[in-house]
Amino acid sequence: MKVTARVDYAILAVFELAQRSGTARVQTRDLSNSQNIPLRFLEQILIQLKKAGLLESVRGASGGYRLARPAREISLALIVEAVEGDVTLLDSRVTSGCVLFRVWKELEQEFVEKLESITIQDLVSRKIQDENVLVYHI
Amino acid sequence: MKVTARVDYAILAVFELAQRSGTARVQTRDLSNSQNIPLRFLEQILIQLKKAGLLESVRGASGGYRLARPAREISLALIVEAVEGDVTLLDSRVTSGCVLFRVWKELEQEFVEKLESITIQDLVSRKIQDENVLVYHI
DNA sequence: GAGAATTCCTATCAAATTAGTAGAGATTCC
DNA sequence: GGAATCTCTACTAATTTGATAGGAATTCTC
Repeated sequence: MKVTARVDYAILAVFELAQRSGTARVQTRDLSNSQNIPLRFLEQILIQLKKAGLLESVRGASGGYRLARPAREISLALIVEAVEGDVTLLDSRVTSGCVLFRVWKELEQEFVEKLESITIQDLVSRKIQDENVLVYHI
Repeated sequence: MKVTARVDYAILAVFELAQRSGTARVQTRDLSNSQNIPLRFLEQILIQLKKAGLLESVRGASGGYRLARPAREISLALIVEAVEGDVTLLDSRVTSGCVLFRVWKELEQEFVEKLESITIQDLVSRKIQDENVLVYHI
């Protein structure tokens, strides 16, 4: 029941793009450096995010990525789905008739709803708030 | 982010023991048959549950396992901890200073609280309720 | 006390998943 | 045309998971 590296990296990449949403396009290499993500691994992840409609890209010299929609419309759930297919706790050992099956399904549902409620904009806002708290303390 | 077979099996085994809490002791082989769990794998899991203080056992001929406490005092969280060490979403890629770290920690906390709130007795009650619903419909 | 049945301990193994790498093609800009 | 970048496909290495195996320790029964 661990969060995979893919998911972490995907969220960090989108988060980084959101923070730079003013600027034009950000290149994979740049994202890789900023968030310490292995370059060739990140490439794959960005493609998945693009296919899911969360990012848009331009190829070629001075190409790169940017958000395909406002950060407030990108939930953690969408990112997880983009890179893992779907959010699920179950692995089909317990059958649907079983009491335990329904319990896992309910927990899964709550977890998904929580992931849907948190957006990349939320993360950005929290970071800004953190920095302000620091400043005030100086 | 999947529930492992170990966790599923552990819960099913404790659930089965709770359903038979009237009878004296249940043997591994019996549990294995009832819940369709590989025998030698189940052996290990039962030992873990015992070490966590959830089960008690007697060795030797006509030995076996039973609950070490009432089913209502055995939460899913305790079972997961017993067989997986601890309930955690994080895998230490994101550092504690990071915004994402705190978000995962919060989600984890909510998930753990949910697991703590569901007991084996709840599962047994739900099963009984299911069966009654069926009876009334006949 | 012998023997059978059972839990318990330690090691090993195979399959699956995850994390990461690599080569080369397609596209765009200059 | 050439450099830079995204994109596609394949592969590899490490880790985790799901088991299996042998035998020691304990307890009951006769």
